[in-house]
This record gives sequence, C-alpha cells and structure tokens, in this order.
Amino acid sequence: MTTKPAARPGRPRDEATHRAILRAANRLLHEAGYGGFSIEGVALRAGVAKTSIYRRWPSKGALLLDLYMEGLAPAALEPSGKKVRQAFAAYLNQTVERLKDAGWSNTLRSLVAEAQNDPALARLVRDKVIEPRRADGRRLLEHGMKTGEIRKNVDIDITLDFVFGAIWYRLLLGHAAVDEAFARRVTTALFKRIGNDLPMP
Amino acid sequence: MTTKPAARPGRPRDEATHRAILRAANRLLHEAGYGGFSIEGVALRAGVAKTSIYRRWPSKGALLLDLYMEGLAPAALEPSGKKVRQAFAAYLNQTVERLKDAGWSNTLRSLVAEAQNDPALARLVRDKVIEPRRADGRRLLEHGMKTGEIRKNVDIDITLDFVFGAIWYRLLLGHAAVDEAFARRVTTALFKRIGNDLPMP
DNA sequence: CATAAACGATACGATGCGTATCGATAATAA
DNA sequence: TTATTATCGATACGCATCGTATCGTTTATG
Repeated sequence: MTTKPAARPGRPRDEATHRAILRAANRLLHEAGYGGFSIEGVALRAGVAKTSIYRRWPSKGALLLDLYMEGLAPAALEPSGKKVRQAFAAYLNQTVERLKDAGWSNTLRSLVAEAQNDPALARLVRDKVIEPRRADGRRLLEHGMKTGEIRKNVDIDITLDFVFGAIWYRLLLGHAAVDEAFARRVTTALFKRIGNDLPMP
Repeated sequence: MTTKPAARPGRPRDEATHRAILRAANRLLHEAGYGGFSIEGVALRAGVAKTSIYRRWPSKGALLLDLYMEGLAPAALEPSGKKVRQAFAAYLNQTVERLKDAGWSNTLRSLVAEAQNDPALARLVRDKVIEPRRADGRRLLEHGMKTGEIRKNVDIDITLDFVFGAIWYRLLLGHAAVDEAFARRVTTALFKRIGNDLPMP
C-alpha cells in the first residue's frame, strides 16, 4: 500500500518541479563542479523559482545530500550467497563505476566540503552515508569470520577505515584515480592480508 | 648563508605583520572553525588591513596552505636507525598529537574543503602536503623490504592509501576520533598484514 | 630629495545564501 | 459555490564575504 499524499488542503507540491530541481542540480554539478554550483544556478536551469527549492530543502547541503540519496542503488555490500571477497569486489566495482561519473563524484566531494561548515549536515552525512556503509561492511566481515573466510583476529573498524578511507582519500585529495585498477588492487591487498588463505574451491 | 632581504627599494614588508596574520588566522580557526573563518575576520583580529593580507597571499586557500606549512615539523616518517614499524608508529603518534589541536585539524579540514573549489589550490595541496608524505612512506616501505621487515609482494601505493586514507577519512568525515588508540590499532593492523612476522630481536 | 613599496582605511563590484512578500493558481473543506 | 490553504513564479532584500581598487601616509633605498 503506497501511502496516498494525505490530501492536505492547499495546492499540492508539483512532483515535476521536484524532479526538475534534482535533474538541474545534477547537470550543474556536471558542468560547473562544486565551484559553480549554486541554488540560484539550479533554479535558473530548472526553470523554477528559488523559493520552490527552499520550500523543499532547508539548505544547499541538504539538497546535495538528497542528490546523493537519489541516485543510490541498493548496497552490493551484502553477504549474499557469494564469497565475502566477491561481495567486496562487487561493491568496489559498483562504487568505482559510479564515481567515474563526474556529477556523482562532484556531489560527494561537494557534500563533504559543505559538511565542514555545517555540523548539522555533517551529522546527516555520517548517519545516512558513512555509517550505513560501515554497517554493511561490518556485517560482511563478521559473516566472513563465521564462514572462516576472514581471520578472527582482524580489527574490523580499522579495516573499514582502510577500505573506505582509501576511496575517500583518492576522491577528495585527487592524487590518483578511483578506477577499476584501483578496485582490483584494493581487493587484492585487503585479502592478501585479512584473508585466511583458504584454498579456492 | 641566509639570503639577505635583497634590499629592494621601497618600504620593506613588516615581518611582524606577517606573523600577526598567521597567529590571528590560527586563533580564528581555533575559535570559530572553518565556518567562521574569513580573511576579514583575520584582518580584524590581527589589527591589520585586509590589503596587507592580500599583498602576501593571493587567496584564502593560499593562506590556509601556508598556515599548514608553518606548523609543520620535519617528518618522522624516515628510515632512521629504527625499525620500520617503530618509525610508522612514531609518525602516527606525531600526527595524532598534532590533530588533537583544534586549530590544526580545522586548518587541514578547511584546506581540503577549499581545495574542492579551487583546482590550483588542489594542485598545491597535492604537491606540498599529500605527495611529500607519500614519498616518505614509500621510501620507508622500500627500506623495510630491503631489511626484510616488509614483505616483497606488498602493494605500496595501496598500503599508503590505506594508512593516509584512514587518517583523512576520520578527520574529514568525523565518524570516529583520531587519537592514540587509533594510531595503535592502525599500526597493529598494518603490520599484522604487511609485516614479515620476523621474531622480535 | 626623488622614487618605490608597504601600510591602514575605506569603498566598491560581484556572488550567493537564505528570507520575505507578492498576486496567481490549484487543491480541499464547508 | 465559496472559503481556506499551500504552492507557484517573480522579485526584492539583508547579510556576509571574496577579491580589487584607491588614497594619503609611512618607511625604506639611491
């Protein structure tokens, strides 16, 4: 049962306006990057009044966060039937694939930059972006410990800091590409270390 | 031989003004964080005209970068006589010690945030902050490979991404503290993996 | 004494955030 | 039908800040 719009009095929000804003925001991040990203620019490109944006999102950062949540596919970081190593590789490949899109990487970079100014946004980023991923990763590693694929004495928190940290580090500091080769090397390096060296079946 | 000020014509730059600006900037980053950091605020607190700041630094980001370079101690990440593991631990402890200072961590967070807007600054950050540290780390790991302390088949680049990435990740996303416990766990996790498990002498 | 550059003070243009106000429009409720 | 209510686009505003320009003053060199 999809909850009906609740039928409040007054003119309802135009769903098309909502989508137009997100589309325009994405396009602007593609073309101009974070430096050229502004609410007023989004309004202009969406053919929408600035008011209509601020009616939906309380701040620039909130819009960026929604922009991230919007394009979010269900996490591949789950202990399906696959081996833990395969699940990790799949997650990394999916992440890398997404980050090849300039709009997407700009969204994330902008979100973090904005969060440095805005403690409330920083909290939201942790709660909606960082922690869910860490929870997935933690669950996967614990699953691997049960199956024997992961050593018992691995420091899970630090391992997650290594993997996610490497991605954010490359994304935000830009010293090297976040690409397929990177994904492969991370997986290899990780499992050369935390793996239990089981013979491949 | 310290190169004398070159004795150009005209009134020389006041060295005290220079220091007053850096001190005020540091203080402002302590008190107000990145959100409250502005060139005009620095000028006010330094008792200096805004002009005198822009005469020395072309942009806000350039000032932040100099603020970082200013407090920079010589890197502890060097293959002195010590074991590689000890050198790593020393570097991490030094880093953590510095990042406990709010002004210092604000400087770095602000620098990265600013660099997301400013490609020229991003380049400078890579050249002056990121790459020198990576070069130190790389040298240390290669040294360890020669002494047998580090396995030969370790992926150095990815290892550096893990270690530095974990630090930046915690610093910028703020999901967990960058403290002594973190430093210890990183060292342990790292050498549990890349170490050659030599018996301790 | 002439030249040249830094100094503080101040004003300025340009952006961009987020708020406020407007009449018009599209829905519900009586 | 009519009253109410919320959204719509448009526009103006206050505010902060960046970075530039200008000016008279000060401190150095030649």
